[in-house]
Amino acid sequence: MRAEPTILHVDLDAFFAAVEQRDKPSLRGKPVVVGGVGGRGVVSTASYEARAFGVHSAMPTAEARRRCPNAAFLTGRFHAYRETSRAVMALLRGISPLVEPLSLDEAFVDLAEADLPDHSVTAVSAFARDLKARVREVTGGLTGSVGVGTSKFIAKIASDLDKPDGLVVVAPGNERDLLRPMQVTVIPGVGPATAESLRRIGVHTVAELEQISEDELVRVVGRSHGRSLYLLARAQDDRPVVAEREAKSVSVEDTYDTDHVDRRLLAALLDRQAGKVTERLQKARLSGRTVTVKVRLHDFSTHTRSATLPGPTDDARTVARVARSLLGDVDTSGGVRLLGVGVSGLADWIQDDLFADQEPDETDPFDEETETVLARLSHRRVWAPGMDVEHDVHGRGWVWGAGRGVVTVRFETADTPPGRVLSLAADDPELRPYSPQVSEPPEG
DNA sequence: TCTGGGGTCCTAGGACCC
DNA sequence: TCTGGGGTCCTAGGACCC
Repeated sequence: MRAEPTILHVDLDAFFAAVEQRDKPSLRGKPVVVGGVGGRGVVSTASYEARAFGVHSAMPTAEARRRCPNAAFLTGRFHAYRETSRAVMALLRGISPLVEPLSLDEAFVDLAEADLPDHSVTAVSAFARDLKARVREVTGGLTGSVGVGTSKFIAKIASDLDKPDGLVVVAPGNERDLLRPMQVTVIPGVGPATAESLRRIGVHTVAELEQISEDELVRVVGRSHGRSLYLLARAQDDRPVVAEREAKSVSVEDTYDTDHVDRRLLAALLDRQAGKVTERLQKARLSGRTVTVKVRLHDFSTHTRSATLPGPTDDARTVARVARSLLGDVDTSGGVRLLGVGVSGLADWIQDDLFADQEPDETDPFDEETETVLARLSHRRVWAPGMDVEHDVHGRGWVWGAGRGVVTVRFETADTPPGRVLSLAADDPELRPYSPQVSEPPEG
């Protein structure tokens, strides 16, 4: 917790719905609901006009239609949201180099790095008022709610106090008095399950939470969560604003209007998802070692199966093959409601450290004297034509590991001597046994 | 009223190594 | 021969957030 209110939180009001109302004047002043419009859709964002009818996010769209039949029901136009979000984030980064986006419509800004005369409540309030006006300008009329405080926790709570179009600066020293009468559910991280656990020990408000010892909280909600609740109840929060956070996983999932049983259909759907995931990996220049399949059955029970490859991949056929094999471990006979594919364990795709660690002082397998090395790895030499175009390797590699219908190959690369480790489907047509007569790498 | 899609973080158990 | 503790990696599930 800082001595001065230098952490600012911005939250754009009913963001998706507000963008729709901005772009379609006929929707202004009317209830708008953005979300899934299919039979199993849920509400993403409801405009304030729709909220007056009791519509809110995460509500099934069918229920929203019942409550507010006259609303406009729209599927999201994420391109427009992303573009508007970019404009806001750019504005924020002009204010301070330390901006931490939490989603398309929310961010923390570290005002300690901004150009302010001083950090008094008066100065910070004037600054925030000006910021809100600029948000309106760069978004073409959207409003945002702003909270400022001595920590992320307080700034976030503050932005929620006066929505929409709000502005609240919490003066240093007032944090605990502000929190005490509030329900514990205002604390980020306290959802339905934690709230129920706390209710069972007689805790409903932050004031009551303050009375519980750290040991007791750890016993009730677990080590990590318990400790952080103990601190947050006392408004103690030292988390810094972090500008750059690297992605840890990439995934795609779809809920179907009706449950699917046909295994060939499921396999085909999985293939398509593998294609989408790897396309996104490749665009981000990422690859990952762990493939996860997610299955939600007819009874809404959710199951995941994952497999970690010897090396990272960004290859659609490989991900598809592993995913299909993982799906085989789940009993889908009752019907599948949702299917998903994800890749995690993401790596920068040059794997020099991995190789250095696992083969400390081995003979270079590209030497003349490599027979034993290749035999120990097993295996068989391979040549993968085309890989050089795709992945910037020479196109010759050798087997590093195998399993689940996947072989992991280490390729020689032009720029980095240790080479790149890449996992490919065993039946990938690009992957052929090495034979000097027919498949010498096309080297110039 | 039957419950999205994109993520993050945590927990717990087992394998394996030192 | 018996016992062990710590660290790391992997897997499955769950809570939570927007």
